Amino acid sequence: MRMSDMIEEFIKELFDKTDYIEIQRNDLAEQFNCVPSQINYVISTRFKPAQGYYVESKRGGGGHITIKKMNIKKSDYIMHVIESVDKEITSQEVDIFISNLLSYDVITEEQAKLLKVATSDNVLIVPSGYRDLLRASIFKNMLINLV
Amino acid sequence: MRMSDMIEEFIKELFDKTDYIEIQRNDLAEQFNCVPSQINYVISTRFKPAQGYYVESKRGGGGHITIKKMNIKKSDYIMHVIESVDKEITSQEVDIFISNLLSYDVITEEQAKLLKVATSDNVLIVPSGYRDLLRASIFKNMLINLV
DNA sequence: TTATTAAGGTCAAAGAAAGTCAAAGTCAAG
DNA sequence: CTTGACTTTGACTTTCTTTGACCTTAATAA
Repeated sequence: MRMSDMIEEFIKELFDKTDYIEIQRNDLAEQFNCVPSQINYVISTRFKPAQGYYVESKRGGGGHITIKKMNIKKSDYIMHVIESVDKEITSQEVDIFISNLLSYDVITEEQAKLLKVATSDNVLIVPSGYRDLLRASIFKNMLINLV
Repeated sequence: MRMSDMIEEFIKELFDKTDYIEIQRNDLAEQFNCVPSQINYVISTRFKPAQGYYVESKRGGGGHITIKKMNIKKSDYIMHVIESVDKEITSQEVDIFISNLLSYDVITEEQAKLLKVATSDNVLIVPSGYRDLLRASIFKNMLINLV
């Protein structure tokens, strides 16, 4: 399993009881035996504001990173996702949206599967120039149907 | 015996206990002493949706390929539909399939909606030459996931 | 107040997979 | 012996992750 995935998992577990956590970058990096900037990588790819997390940090002595998980109503959340999807979207970004929608219980496992399949690279057999555009179209339109 | 056949056999053996396997392209290639792209060849010729497999992958460090085997017993009807869909399919044809699937209670209303949206002309914004090909790909792959 | 130390941030390069595509090879059917 | 379908190969591309050097900000000790 990737280091990034383990760190992501670890952080998600911190959200078990609360929706507000505080971490120390260097400590966490040491704990996982990686460079501190790896933590930034994980946060920026897995805890993006657009995916329902709000991140703040403070430097200097006693500095820290706080991540807040936002709780929104399902339909709001879906609309929010639809709005934050640009004209184009990559497969990875869709995956992140889908796993967030799932973890907020906004969609079911099965719906997630359908969304994923219909937007996966292997399925979208068009010249790569069109793919992300197409994916955005399919993704948003399917989501609208779930509101 | 052909290399491709051996690799195919090997992969099929991995499905012995589970219906979900994960492989590393480079490792497998090394194991069989072939170029990595040979693995892609085997997968794309022997583990197609029409054969009841769903394939996903991730690149980059720790990347991998996962192949899911569909439980065919569960719904021969869906497989039948998948098999009868050609390389290309029009929107009207999809609609007919969907309403048949619905009337036989093979899929739910909601699944029908998602299928319909993901395969509709308005959503598939690609040059019309690709559209029916693409639609067939999306339709079949989504169906595989409902088996 | 200033210097020092203790955080966290940024960005680009290197690394690690997987994907693509087309050329070359094989082999059976006609 | 030619043709066409299927295979094998490898050069090149794309995507994602890891790492490290250098930068900025805040608290605190002098």
